[in-house]
Amino acid sequence: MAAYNINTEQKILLAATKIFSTKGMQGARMQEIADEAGINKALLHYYFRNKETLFKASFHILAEKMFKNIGELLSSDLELFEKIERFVHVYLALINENPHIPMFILNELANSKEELATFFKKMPLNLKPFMNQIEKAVKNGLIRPIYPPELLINIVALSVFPFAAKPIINNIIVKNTGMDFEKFIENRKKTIPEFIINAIKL
Amino acid sequence: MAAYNINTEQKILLAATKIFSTKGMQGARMQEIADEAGINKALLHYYFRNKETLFKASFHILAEKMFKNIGELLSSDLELFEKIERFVHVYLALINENPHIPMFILNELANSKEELATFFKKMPLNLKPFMNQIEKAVKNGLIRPIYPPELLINIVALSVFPFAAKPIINNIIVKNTGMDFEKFIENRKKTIPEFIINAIKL
DNA sequence: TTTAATTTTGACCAAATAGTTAAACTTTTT
DNA sequence: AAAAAGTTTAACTATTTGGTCAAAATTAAA
Repeated sequence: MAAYNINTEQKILLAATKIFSTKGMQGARMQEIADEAGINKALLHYYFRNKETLFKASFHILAEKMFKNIGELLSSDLELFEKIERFVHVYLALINENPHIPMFILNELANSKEELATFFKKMPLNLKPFMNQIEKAVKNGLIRPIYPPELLINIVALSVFPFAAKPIINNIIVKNTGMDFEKFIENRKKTIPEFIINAIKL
Repeated sequence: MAAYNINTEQKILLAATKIFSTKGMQGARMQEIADEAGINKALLHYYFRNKETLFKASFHILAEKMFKNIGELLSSDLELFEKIERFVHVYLALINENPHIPMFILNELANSKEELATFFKKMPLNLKPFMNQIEKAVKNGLIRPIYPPELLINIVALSVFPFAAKPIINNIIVKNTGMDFEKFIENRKKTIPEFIINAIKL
């Protein structure tokens, strides 16, 4: 018996993540995924029973790409301000490589209550250490009082939102200056941490 | 001849905006919109030639809802810090009433280059006065140096992102405290302006 | 009241698209 | 080399779904 052809499966998943992340579950076409993978459509159903199965596999791959390592960095024993700098830098670089993934995840998560449950159970993203670090920094008088989850959400919001709103932002920054989006994001690796640290430091 | 039945058209648009804003162009079904409006599917095509026409009408209604009045507030002669406070307050209340619209707009905008052009031409959203106000505040030593579009983007990011990421945020804040989303947003009407003003004030 | 125009509907059509099948091809096992 | 197992394909099917049509119902005009 032949070894299960892992190469074809990888080709399919690569194609599927690409198509799903740009067009979403509803917008994606099985035929387009097959074409992208350079195979027959029937082969898609040979490896993945149906569209939903393929979608879920793709979703998990993409979600993992976005949340993997993040937990480790946030749980590290770096000093708070440096951790924020590092986090923004790493996160912006990561999203820059995969600019469609955040919107895709937010989007699909908004339409599937069950998916969410399994998703978070499988994702080993422990935020407690970071929350504790923030709480401690408040108590030690290092930063202003802030609800720890809110600080994390602000950090992520400032990092992710520009990619979600890229068409609008492009319009605004091109209209107001000659800067392009790439340059804008590159700048933000510095300006976001500055903005945040100024906002919280005493 | 009978007067053009404006009531039915309104029923259709109300149903269409509801379905489109929650499911997107691809996910929405003409039949579902017809059901929501309590009419026959053929009547949809009697009032709106096809799905695209109905979608564009819905998109414009929703986009207008989000961008109307915003320009006026940003162009008013309010003092900068108070303007930020007001803007966040008004914007959070607005999105809270229509929590699906921002994601919907960002989403559809990301998939239609042409739509964007017509959209911004029709939308009378002049940001120049607000940009000038920020630039002036920097020159007068009221706030730290900041690229004006970036400040606006930060304000919007902090306001909009939590709604886009509601499923994740709900999970985080419920896990870390007993707070619910409504309460979280209510708090943010205060904490976002504080955060921003602390970030920029000298 | 009769006629004409407009609005609404049920039934139908055509295109798109997810999914199936049987056969051909390839690789592994004996 | 032959048989068996696994992989890939072309052609086909079933279903979903946007869109049409002719007739019925309703409203306005004569």
